[in-house]
Amino acid sequence: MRASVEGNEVEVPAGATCADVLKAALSGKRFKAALACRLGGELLDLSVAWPTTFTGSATPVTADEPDGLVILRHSTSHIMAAAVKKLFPEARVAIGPAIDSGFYYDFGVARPFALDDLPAIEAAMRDIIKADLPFTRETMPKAKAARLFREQGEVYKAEIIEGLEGDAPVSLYRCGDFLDLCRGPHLPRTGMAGAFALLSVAGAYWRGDEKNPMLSRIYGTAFPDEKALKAHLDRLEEAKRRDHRKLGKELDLFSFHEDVAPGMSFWLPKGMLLRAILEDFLRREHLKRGYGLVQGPQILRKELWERSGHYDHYRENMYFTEIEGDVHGVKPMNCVGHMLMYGQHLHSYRDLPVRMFELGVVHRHEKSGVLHGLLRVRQFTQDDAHIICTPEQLEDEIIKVMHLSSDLMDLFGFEYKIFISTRPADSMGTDEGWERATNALIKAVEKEGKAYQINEGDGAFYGPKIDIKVMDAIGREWQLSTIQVDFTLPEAFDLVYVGPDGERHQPVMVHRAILGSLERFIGVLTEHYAGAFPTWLAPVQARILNVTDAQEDFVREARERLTALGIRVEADTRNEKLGFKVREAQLAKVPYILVVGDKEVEEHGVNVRLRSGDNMGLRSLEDVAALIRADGDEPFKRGGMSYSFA
RNA sequence: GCCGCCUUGGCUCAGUUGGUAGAGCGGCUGAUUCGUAAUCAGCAGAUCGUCAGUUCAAAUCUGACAGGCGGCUCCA
Repeated sequence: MRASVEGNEVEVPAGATCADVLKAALSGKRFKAALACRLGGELLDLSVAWPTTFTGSATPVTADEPDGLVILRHSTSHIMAAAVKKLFPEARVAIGPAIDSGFYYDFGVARPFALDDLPAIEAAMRDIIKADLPFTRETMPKAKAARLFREQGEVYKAEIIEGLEGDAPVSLYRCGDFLDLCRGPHLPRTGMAGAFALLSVAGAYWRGDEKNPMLSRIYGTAFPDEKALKAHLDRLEEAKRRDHRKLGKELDLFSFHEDVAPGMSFWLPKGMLLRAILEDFLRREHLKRGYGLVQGPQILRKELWERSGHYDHYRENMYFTEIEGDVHGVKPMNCVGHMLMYGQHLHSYRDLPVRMFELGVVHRHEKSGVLHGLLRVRQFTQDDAHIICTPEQLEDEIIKVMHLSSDLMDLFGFEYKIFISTRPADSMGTDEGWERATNALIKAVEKEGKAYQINEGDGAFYGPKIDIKVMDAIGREWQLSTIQVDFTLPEAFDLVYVGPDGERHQPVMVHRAILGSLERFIGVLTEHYAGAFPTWLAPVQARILNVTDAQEDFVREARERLTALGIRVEADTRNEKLGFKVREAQLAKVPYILVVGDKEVEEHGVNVRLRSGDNMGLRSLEDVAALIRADGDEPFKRGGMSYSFA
């Protein structure tokens, strides 16, 4: 029979395997690198028979491409499971997929794995790799496979098989003594595994449901070679170095006092200054875009939360307090306040859209185990806004919000992904309302030509949403922007506008936050910049250092002068050697280090050293101020926005 | 909330098989006045997360609780 690989036609005997075909068509070296075979969109094991029905041209899959890396990691995960079964025969295997950063495998065990168990498992894995065992594929009718696993006590595998749709036989992979249910494909032999490392252990619910038993998960990673593995481990180290919790402490940005206020941040002067600059910028940007600034109260009576639906759908996450026998709820969201403010007047269609912006402080009682520095807290400030508009204006308003979001993400240099979340099980409103709202979101995103993914059932209880997620230093995704359409709350609060026909109509509401919360945003931003904030955001833009006590008076004078010129500057006149003070300023990531010795005093200037280590020589105070101001304005020129220093 | 690990001076961490605590950095004091990533010396500072228990004796062992870290579920 004839087969084609990368355009090369070859003649192979009938019944040939994919390996036979690749071997006939490729150079020896290239064939040796092949982990699997790609036919159209399908990946096949090298050991399976070449499908005679395939008419296209196949390609080999190698470890240096994404599909190959997935196979490598998936097989490494199976090798780990084989090692675990060897060392802990009573362990029950669940699932073991490849993930973005490596792989994991979940096991049902009486005693969960600890970090101390990993070296022995790694050693057993090395033995299996050294033995160069083949991964052999076999298929079996579903019922037989389920029975087989059940007899072996592998309840999780049996449950997976029994839950599979259709009657197609299932594929099993054997590696030494270890037999596992798996769709494949796998490496031909364990000897082809690359460099790997087991990294951590964790608990994980069976099938991700907290009602199910907790399994013991081992995380690991694998790469084609030691060099790539080391690069990955180095990246993890670098991520630890830029962890915002560590940098926040080192740079004196914020603190936590876990014993008295778990999940709530304290903003120190430097962090608060950075935050105030951001807040100031946000307020101006919203005013420019037609938003009104508003602010509502922190606690509101329970009746209001019952009316909004929060009492039914969000009570678990709310804080309550009783005042003179009346139960009050601390606001977990700002929307109800905004709706009351809208209802203060009877609005004409000519007034719409009404856009209300609030840096709203909200409290949500998050479970203790989920708190994480500034990225997941119980009290946070949203850059929240509600847009109340006519149904006809909805799409245009969503697009405007998306523009604001992309302008801001670009300004900070964030990569992001868009998700659209649909109706959850626990929700309010009608199917029609949900469909209309969801379609409006999809239409707006498509009109903007942005790629998106659908998150089924992940919407808020009152409406569907667009979520925008950015990556942090370790590649974790964090949700920042959210744009939510709401047809239900305007109804619950009897919001109306008078149309051109003189009749009252119900408006549509958009909830949105762009940075999400200032806490999370500053956390992500700190890691993003590794603490070296751009000049416009840096709480301290310049630090003046004297060489000896003789220049102390001039340093004071220079600091006052630069402050008057609008520069955020501080002085370090401690009796320390210059090298020591430069080092400290450098570690504090101050963008401009201004050194003053006798020469500078004489010339009435400062010697300018940049954060990069470059030296710009002696400059006048006016020049330095102009330089720093221009540097601070730079990102806005690129982003087409503007923000001038106060 | 669930699983695992952790909790020692302001910070980072040592503390061997249980015999009531150490270092570096930081702070303070003094000396030094020294041009671009760490000057030297001295001093102060911890009832070892909290509460019980075992023991002649607990930072070290046991339990409960509170926090933290890595995940899971959840989420801006």
